[in-house]
Amino acid sequence: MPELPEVEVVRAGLQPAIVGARIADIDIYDERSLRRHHRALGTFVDLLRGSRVTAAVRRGKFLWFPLETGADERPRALVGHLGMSGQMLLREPGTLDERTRIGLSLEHPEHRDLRVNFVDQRIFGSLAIDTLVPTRDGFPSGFAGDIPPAALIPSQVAHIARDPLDPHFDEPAFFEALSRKKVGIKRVLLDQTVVSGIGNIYADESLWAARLHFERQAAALTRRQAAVLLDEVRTVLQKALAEGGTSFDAQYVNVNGASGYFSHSLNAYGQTGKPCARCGTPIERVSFMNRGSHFCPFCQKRPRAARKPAEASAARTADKA
DNA sequence: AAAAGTACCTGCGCGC
DNA sequence: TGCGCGCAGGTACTTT
Repeated sequence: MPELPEVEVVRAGLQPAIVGARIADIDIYDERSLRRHHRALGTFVDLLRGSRVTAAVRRGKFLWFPLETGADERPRALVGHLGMSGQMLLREPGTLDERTRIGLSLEHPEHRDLRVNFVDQRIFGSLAIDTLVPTRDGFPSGFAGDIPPAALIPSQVAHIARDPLDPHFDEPAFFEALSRKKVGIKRVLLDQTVVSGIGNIYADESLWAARLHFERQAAALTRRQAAVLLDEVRTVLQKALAEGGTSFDAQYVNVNGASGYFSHSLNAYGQTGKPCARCGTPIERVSFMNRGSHFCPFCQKRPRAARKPAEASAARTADKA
């Protein structure tokens, strides 16, 4: 369940079950899901077994669960990323789902015991134990529900920018970054070191809403256009979150295995050939960055500056004729 | 040093 | 029916 709204649905679903719980046991079914765990600290199982979880935090598409540690220990957390196909499923103890890569057995002092199954078809996701380091800006590290988390972030997440729904999202830095980038605006929206949480679906949806072609050079946007785009990004993320995220199939589900409803609200992503909701022109799909980009060729005109040289010169010839 | 390419994986649906 | 191909919501590392 990859982008910000889907990851937040998972975080919110896990929080009541996992915060305060002790991780009594760990089952590793596929070592590849620990790719991002660095063994220098110790083994994943040794570091995690017996630990108590103190919070459920998210920044962009990364999740982490700070662990209670002794005063003489470096603070650490269980870090998770869902990749393209990861799921965190809350189950009764002893339950094993198809393609479970890692299973966690939880004991909670107030609730009943539970099982968290990390399920991942493609294994681009991962779990790891990582040390927590101070945030660069000194503010709480991400979103953790009602209570802001400590100003500590897993070292492997430290380079990820705040997401646009974060109260400490640095807008001036975002506009500054846009003004320096000579690449297409969609590349910048997908660059998690500039702004986090946006993936292919919400990039296409935000650009459709802002009427911008994905190859518009980021630096060429006016400040006004950039501000409108950021506004549309926030609107689409919030709306998707309110609808429980986007699901096309059983692959993208919340902690109980249920789907979100935002796929009914999509205007561009996956709408190839369907009429644009604004003007009726059929939505087109083209390959960009080795993935699909969906857009309305009438509302989102490709700017001249972004045309390839051969194409631009052909267009000039055509203009003269 | 920004920008582009490549690697990491499994499984589904499609056309032949 | 079987088989190869393209496609899928992401990140990080390497190369240019």
